[in-house]
Amino acid sequence: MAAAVAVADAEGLAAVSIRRVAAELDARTMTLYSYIGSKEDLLALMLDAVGAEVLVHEPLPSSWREALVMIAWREREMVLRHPWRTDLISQRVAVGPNGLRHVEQKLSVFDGLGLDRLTSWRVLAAFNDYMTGFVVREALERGTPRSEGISDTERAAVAEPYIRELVESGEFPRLAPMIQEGVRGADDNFERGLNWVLDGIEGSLPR
Amino acid sequence: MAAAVAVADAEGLAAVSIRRVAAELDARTMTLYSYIGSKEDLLALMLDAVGAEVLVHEPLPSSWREALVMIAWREREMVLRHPWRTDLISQRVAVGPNGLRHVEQKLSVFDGLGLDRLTSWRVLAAFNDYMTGFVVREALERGTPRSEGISDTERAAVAEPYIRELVESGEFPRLAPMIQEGVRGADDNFERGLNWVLDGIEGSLPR
DNA sequence: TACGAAACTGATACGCTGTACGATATGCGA
DNA sequence: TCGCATATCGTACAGCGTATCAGTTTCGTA
Repeated sequence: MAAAVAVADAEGLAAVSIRRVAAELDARTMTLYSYIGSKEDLLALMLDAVGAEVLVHEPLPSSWREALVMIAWREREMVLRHPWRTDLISQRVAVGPNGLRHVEQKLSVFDGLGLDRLTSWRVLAAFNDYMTGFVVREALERGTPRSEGISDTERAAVAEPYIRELVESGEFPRLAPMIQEGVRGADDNFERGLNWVLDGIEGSLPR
Repeated sequence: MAAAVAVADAEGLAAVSIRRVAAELDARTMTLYSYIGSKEDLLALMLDAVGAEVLVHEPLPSSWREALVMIAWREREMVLRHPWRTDLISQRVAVGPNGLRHVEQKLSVFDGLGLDRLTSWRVLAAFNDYMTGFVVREALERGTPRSEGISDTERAAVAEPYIRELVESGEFPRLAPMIQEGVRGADDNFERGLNWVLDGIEGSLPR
């Protein structure tokens, strides 16, 4: 599992094949199947391993909002360390013990707020959905590590005439300038969006 | 492209192989390569095809909020028609003309609000991120069509002892009852979360 | 109408994937 | 030391994307 995570971190999830991971361990291919039932199992193990990294061990802030912000940053940082995590988000992979602990920890944030179960669930879902969307987009924009050996400058070179055409077509007066100048400050964008979501939630809470 | 979309709709994205799509068209495998450069191209075409479905052709509501809600519903409905869309969200697939038009349409919603470009971009990003997260989760919960022939009842049967163990372990006092009883009303959950996001945004807008 | 070029179709093959199967090697309890 | 469970391994199969090249059909122009 650690070997698989290492490969994924270094070369992306696509590089994680049974043969490759076995080679990394100086074992023959089929040897892995003594320990896992299928590749799906391996992916589930990888997911649970990195899931452990987002668990908060120190006491959470008593404010539900501060606690969620803390968890949010840990989640995002974990995904930045393991960008392949986002490739598995849309896949049905078994949730392991650390995944469950993580959900439970999030739910614990609402203790004492007097929320009914449906509302707790919805708050959690909205929070998770924003997080999912953000980290997926961020991972996409940063690009997978060593993605087909195409460097950023090469990519930009390919994109350039495409962008010029876009600007000159005049069909996208609002979009074109944004693409042209780019948007900086991922950290700020993350916080801004997160705060909008939390503001919205906070406004609907009983006080 | 239409053949590929049909296969994906019916059997999931995994069923879309060059050989399979060719067979669907009564053509030999390599024939497809007269029209597309690679499978990636085919996926980009599929994406742009369904992207056309979310474009709003009638005039958008003048209220930015109502306009975004309208677009949000169209996006979600499109994904429900083509759940494989979520499998491509974390993949670097080329954006086609319809994708660009869609972004431009979203940006047009902010016309006249006097937002600077950075703020417009952030509002759009937050909206998109929530949408992405929601539809990915919803598609996951609904399951891919014909996913390995495992029916819902079978799945529930497999999950049952797992859930019982979860409840009895006592380690997940908050999560366990939620899994046990489930949470209904995807439409309501969608609107609730969307409104939280929009509330948060609205609160920060100049008035 | 004839012809050259372009577009299309097709068979075959290569290297990759996950994994089923069966044979061998290893280590441990009796 | 024996017997057996466990671990390891080689081989093989079906599927994938697609490179190559040869054969065929279609079409624009002279």
